[in-house]
Amino acid sequence: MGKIQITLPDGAIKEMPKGSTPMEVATSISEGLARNVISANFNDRTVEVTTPLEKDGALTLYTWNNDEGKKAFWHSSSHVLAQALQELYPGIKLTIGPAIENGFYYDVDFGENSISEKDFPLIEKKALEIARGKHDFKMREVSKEDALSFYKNEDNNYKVELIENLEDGDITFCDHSTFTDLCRGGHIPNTGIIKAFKILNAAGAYWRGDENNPQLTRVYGISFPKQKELTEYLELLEEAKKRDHRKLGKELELFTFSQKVGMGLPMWLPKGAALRERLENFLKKAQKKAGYEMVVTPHIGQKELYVTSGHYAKYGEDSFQPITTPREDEEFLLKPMNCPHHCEIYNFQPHSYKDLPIRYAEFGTVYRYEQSGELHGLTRVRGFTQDDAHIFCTPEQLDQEFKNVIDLVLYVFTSLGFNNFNAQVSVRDLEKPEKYIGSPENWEKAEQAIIAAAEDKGLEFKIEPGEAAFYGPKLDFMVKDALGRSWQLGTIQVDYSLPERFDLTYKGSDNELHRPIMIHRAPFGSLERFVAILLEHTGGSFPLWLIPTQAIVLPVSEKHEKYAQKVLNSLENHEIRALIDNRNETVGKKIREAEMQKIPFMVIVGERELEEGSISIRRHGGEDLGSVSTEDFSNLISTEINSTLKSF
RNA sequence: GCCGAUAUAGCUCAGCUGGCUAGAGCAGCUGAUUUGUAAUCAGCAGGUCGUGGGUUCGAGUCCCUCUAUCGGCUCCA
Repeated sequence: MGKIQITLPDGAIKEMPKGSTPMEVATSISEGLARNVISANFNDRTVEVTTPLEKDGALTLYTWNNDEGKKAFWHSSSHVLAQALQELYPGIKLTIGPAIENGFYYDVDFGENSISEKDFPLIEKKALEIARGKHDFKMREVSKEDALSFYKNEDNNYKVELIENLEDGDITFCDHSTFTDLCRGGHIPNTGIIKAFKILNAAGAYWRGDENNPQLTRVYGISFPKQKELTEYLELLEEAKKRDHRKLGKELELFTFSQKVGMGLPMWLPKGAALRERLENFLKKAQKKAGYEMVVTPHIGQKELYVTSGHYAKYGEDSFQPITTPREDEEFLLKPMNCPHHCEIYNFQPHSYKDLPIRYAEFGTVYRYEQSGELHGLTRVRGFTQDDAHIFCTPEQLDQEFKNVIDLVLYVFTSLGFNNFNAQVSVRDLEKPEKYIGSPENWEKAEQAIIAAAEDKGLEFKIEPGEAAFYGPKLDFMVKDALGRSWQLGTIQVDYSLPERFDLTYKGSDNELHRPIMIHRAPFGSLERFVAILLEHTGGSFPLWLIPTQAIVLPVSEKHEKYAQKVLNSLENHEIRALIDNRNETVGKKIREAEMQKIPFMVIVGERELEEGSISIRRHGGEDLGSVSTEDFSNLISTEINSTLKSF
């Protein structure tokens, strides 16, 4: 029996008999580890803990506390789910069942049947029953021929399709209990580790993500090694729902929708409109320093404008349809973006290279006919305002301009406390060139320019093929909402196409005409989506500089109302956004309501304050700041604002 | 657009298997109370049960249509 050298993550080398399993390696380290190890990685390949190791290599052992361990746990759970479904609904066709960030799903063709929430408890019961059987997961190699005949025998065209795209010799099945599934591997040792099992929801999903394919039922589930962890997870979900921007937007009276006005068309209430204005002013100030100039353009444009830009050919039929006029041959479109208008502003006069870069900014409201099922609160709407700007520059200026924009976006994000964003370079899908306009050479140049600038700035980013805009690649700043869904906020895009389509030029030092490059950028992305995500991140406790009401004056009784009014005036003179609550209610109640409205400071005035000419401050959350003068309070507020809101 | 679910007062929700004038809390209004750090008390008012149709002696409840919303999928200029 030979020996093999196993290198562990800490660099330690273990000598094991050839054919030892990861589980045996774990046992040799400690029994505790052996009890907890549920998956392993050997030489960069996920292996079963029961896979014999035949050669030297690097081994990483995973437990429930690693992401990889969870992945194996949930992937294995999806096998159990599949078995439960197959036993409960004979004749269904299984397709794929991967682990996801939180849990797993299985896509199933239920044929004529469908399942709904009412069926979940039964499925859960069945799955747990299977889990308790402590069935081992066993991988085995299968020839392509056998694999195909297995699924043809089951009349499962989906698995057959999957197998047909696999190489013979690279096909494995996984068995547990009486259940067999086509599977690449990465399982926990046995089903018994799964102690808690919950079906979260069922939804339609197209086979292979293509809407021309049949629609399957995607059953989402989650599982845990302890019941307590499931309970905690469900509580976490409940907590997250409390931070839903749609709920908070209503409670804090920021925005609303109306069936009469139309779906996906938000309306900003006074408090929301004021908050929006503060966001706009904040960005305007930074943009002014960065050399932008504001422009204003109309909400509609002639159809011809969008034919030129390429929008009409690309999205005409799926958009809001043209607006007609008494003149027969006249058609206007609601603007889906601001760039065509800004291009025409650029064309207002001839430009010299000495004029560039030119930076036109506009809070431009655009309208896009999003599919009805896609609308989502303020994060996905049909009418929204982009904090848009277009930079027209020379090829030599592109790199610096792009980096300046990255700085601006990062400034916006840090000012508002978004520290955990993901940067992504969204490039074209090389297999679907028909989705994009512009020459491949220009695309290549633009993609390289973005990657180079992002690298130079030391940004950590992922490259996402297929996520580009139709006219150019983008650097996107993604932020997650309360439920962990990722949304694009800030975006920076390099565009060689529109300058050509609009025949934008500048006279170079060589006295020849040249083509400028365009950078599209929006640090917020859109005010609607930005406010939505900000709401979910802060739970409505916005930064002091942004929040609608900074302080509320609470007179203890009617006797103190006059003084309270004086205090209010004084606060307003110090430019503090304050309200007064002089209802005939107890202080306790007023405090409770101010707390629920998330007002940062409660200014309590009663007999004591009246005599001293002072005010008492309670902070949101309960902290008592004691008795101070209005001036001290005002200073406290400005100090706090200045500490979070640096200038650009 | 597709799959599944939901829709009762301004808000949050009851209303079981169809059966008298559809209930509660909060908010609102009126009155009493004059309050010291998360809900003072009492009274009043408020609903064509999302829309349109159907089944039935009888529909908030069952069936269908449409609309909107929610969770996904697809899409996302």
